[in-house]
Amino acid sequence: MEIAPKYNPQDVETKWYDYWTKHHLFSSKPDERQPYTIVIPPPNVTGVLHMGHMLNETIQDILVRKARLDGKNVCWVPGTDHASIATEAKVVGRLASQGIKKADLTREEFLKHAWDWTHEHGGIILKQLRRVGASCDWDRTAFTMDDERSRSVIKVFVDLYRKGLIYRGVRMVNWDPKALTALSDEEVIYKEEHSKLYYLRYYVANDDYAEAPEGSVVHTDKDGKRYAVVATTRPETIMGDTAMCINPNDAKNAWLKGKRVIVPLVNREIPVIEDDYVETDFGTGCLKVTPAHDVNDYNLGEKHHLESINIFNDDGTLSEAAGLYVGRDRFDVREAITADLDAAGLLERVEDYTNNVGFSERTNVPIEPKLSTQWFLRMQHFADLALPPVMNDDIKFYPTKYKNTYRHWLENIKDWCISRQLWWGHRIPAYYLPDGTYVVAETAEEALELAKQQSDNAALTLNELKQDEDALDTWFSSWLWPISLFNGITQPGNEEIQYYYPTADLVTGPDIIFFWVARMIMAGYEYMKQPPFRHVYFTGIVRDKLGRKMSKSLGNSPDPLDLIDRYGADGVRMGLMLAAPAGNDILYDDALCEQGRNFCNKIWNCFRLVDGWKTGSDEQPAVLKQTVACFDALLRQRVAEIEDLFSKYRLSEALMEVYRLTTDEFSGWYLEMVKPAYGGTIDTQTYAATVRFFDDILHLLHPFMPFITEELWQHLATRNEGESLMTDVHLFEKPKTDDAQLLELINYAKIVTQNVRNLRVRNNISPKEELLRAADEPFAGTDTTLFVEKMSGTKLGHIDAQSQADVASFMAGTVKNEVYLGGHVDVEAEIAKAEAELQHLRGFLQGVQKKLANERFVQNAPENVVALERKKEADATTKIAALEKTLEQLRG
RNA sequence: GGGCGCUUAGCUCAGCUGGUUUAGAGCGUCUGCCUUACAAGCAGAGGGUCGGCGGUUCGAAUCCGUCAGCGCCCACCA
Repeated sequence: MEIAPKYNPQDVETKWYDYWTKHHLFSSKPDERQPYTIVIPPPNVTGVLHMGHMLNETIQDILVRKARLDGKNVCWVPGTDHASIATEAKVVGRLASQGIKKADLTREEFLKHAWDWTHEHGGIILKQLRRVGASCDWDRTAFTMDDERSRSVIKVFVDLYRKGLIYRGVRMVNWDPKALTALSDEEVIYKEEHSKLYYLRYYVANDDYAEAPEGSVVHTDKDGKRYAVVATTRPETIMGDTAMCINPNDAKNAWLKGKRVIVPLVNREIPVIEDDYVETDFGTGCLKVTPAHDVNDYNLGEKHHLESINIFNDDGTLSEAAGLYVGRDRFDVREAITADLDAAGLLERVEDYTNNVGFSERTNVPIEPKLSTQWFLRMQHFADLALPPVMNDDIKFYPTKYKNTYRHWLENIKDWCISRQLWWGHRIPAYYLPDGTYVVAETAEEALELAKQQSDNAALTLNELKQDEDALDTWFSSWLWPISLFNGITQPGNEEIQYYYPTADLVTGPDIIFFWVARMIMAGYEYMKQPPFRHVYFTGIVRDKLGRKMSKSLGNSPDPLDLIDRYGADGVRMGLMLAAPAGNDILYDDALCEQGRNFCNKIWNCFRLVDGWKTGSDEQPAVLKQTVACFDALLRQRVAEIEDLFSKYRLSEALMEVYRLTTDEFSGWYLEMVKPAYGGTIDTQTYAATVRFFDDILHLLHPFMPFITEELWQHLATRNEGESLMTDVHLFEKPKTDDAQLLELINYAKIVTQNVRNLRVRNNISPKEELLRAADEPFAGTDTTLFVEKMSGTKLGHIDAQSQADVASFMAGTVKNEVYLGGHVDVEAEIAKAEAELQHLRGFLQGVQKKLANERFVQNAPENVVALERKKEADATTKIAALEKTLEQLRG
């Protein structure tokens, strides 16, 4: 069969993906094998694949494929998230572009649009995952708003409500004026803003002009009227001021005690109150109190029984209650009111100021604190459940540094606002009675029964019950994901949940450690009494090669599918993995994919080489027997190392190890060693061994590069329809005690080879020319000598040199090797090189001897360390002696 | 303002509980090769006083302190 000289991914990727799905090789059912479960972090249902997904899914696929080859029953469950706010915002946007306002639609009409949108765009990302090679059990594809998941959410809500863990109440919440909904604290992102600090005049009302106490700082205008100065970043909120607050111990403002001041422009009188909360040294020590629009002011208001004036509409425009600027946006008003205050002589000054402003994670608009009635989940109970297992490593985090982050959050937990003023999501199962009370129930029918009891009104009808208009936070469904995917909420104890839960590994970004990871752990212990997963692998952020976050506006975010077209899925997978140690950000560069692509080509050509061999004799030459034995030992060694790295989730290092094994060791020397001469044949034993090695390497590579390895594996031997490398459970041999010797031999041969090659390059001698070499070979035996000879391209023998230009020498460990170069040797260069090495060795020896001369070292250091130093000393002495002799000879 | 982490070759990173021939890898760089598996390749070479200072120790890239720089998380000084 003709094989192309270059690997062409397009020819194989779709073919094998279809083959895997056609034969249901991704699907899983409980059986007697050990389960290995991963639930996908569900991407937004209407999202498209980006580099972050590509990285995340590749890692999961690697883990999953490795587990399959280890013989586990692998179940990787895919699905999507309804992404309440994000999706609703997109739908609202689309409707707007059609001239439709959400407010003009009924809930049912809007939801129909939302479902249309979901069906239109939903699942695109799951199709894209197939291009990456993701081996998900697609028959299990779920959606956070499908029937099963919805029932789970409602059931859990009702359960938690009945346990007293969910409550409804009036609280200051984070309001998103664009999405028009409350948000949880986690959905608010604080950013440093360069803003202004405005100093405003609050005149004293009905001033009696009593003498100010000692230390007071009194402001007086040109007419002699006295006023206080308040510093604020938000002048547009003064219409909501209901007090001014000073610190009771603040001497400079003591004259204001008991006074009333006039809100500038608004001309409304407010009391001056006193509270320790106010810092005396910030601004002027006078704080305007706006209970309706600031959390701290709200607390002050509660404490001092202040009135609360809500001057904003939900969309961030000024309300009728403001009295001024009604209907205008809060930020327009800030400018307008500043100008007006200034014009009225009420603006003292403006300073530049840097402060933190909270933004909505989804809509990126500044959050407005807002007092409203919302549903909350009491979190202390869950924090108590979720903290210990992570701290004591029942659930392991990779990297471990995130344990600290996790602990800190749980130790300062606040109640979770779970209601959203959105329609796209799970509707809160609370039903209001005509009398204003409510009941919580899984169904309307059940609610009616409860309502009848509660109101003592048996005549109550369904129509009289009004279901809560709000939906639940998206994460209130995601936190059940590892359980709800196996129907563990609706059918506790069913076969699947018992078999697949707890899942093995979770692969996700540290940005959702609170949103999702922590909450899944909470739900896991609440509903399953067990962790949702054993290990959490936190990926880094994919950045560009300059370290910048990938963003649409920078245009530095490549489309993964485009990369797959250019480099092949395996190439891109490798490129990403090469740079992705757990938890570290990865600096993406096309060069990485190129390396991946090139590596594919290398593997491909290894196969071309082996595939082209013709077998001959059954008799195996001694040198090849030795070579096979050596590579066998080496392979066992590498496999052990790779397994170890996998066990520590050091996937990039594991890949690098396989890469080097394949390129340097298998392709670079093993294949070169056993490769038959042009037109020659290979003995059947060596050929069989080579195929076996190739098969091993394909197994090692497969988790990382599924497509090319499947293609080659299928070619490597005759396979039956339905057979696949992916499911070819493969147990490698463990290292053997004799291996150490063989590895030493390889090492020696490598040093000799490298030195000989160096000599060839420096003296311009063809790699093909066999050179005569003299050495006291340290490994006894004809086979070993043949092995070293073959690898280095030398023949061991006696050198009968005529001149110094005939012989070059080098040290392989403590063994002196001489190579006959027949007059080629540049004596001066050899002398220079020998001298340099000698100098280095002498320095080294000096260091070692200094150490050994130190009595305290000899006394205190462990015996083996001292022995090692003595060996170093002896070896260095031997080498120095040999080099000195060489130099002597060279100098004639 | 608190907490956590990082700083090792030009770049990205290993280097685990201090001792393994005076620091390793991949990429990039330089030199030479179109050698019938692969130029998406082969061979060779160069490149680091392990961020600075101080300490513990017989011995420090590794442990401790401190300073500097970078990053992340948390936090209600308007």
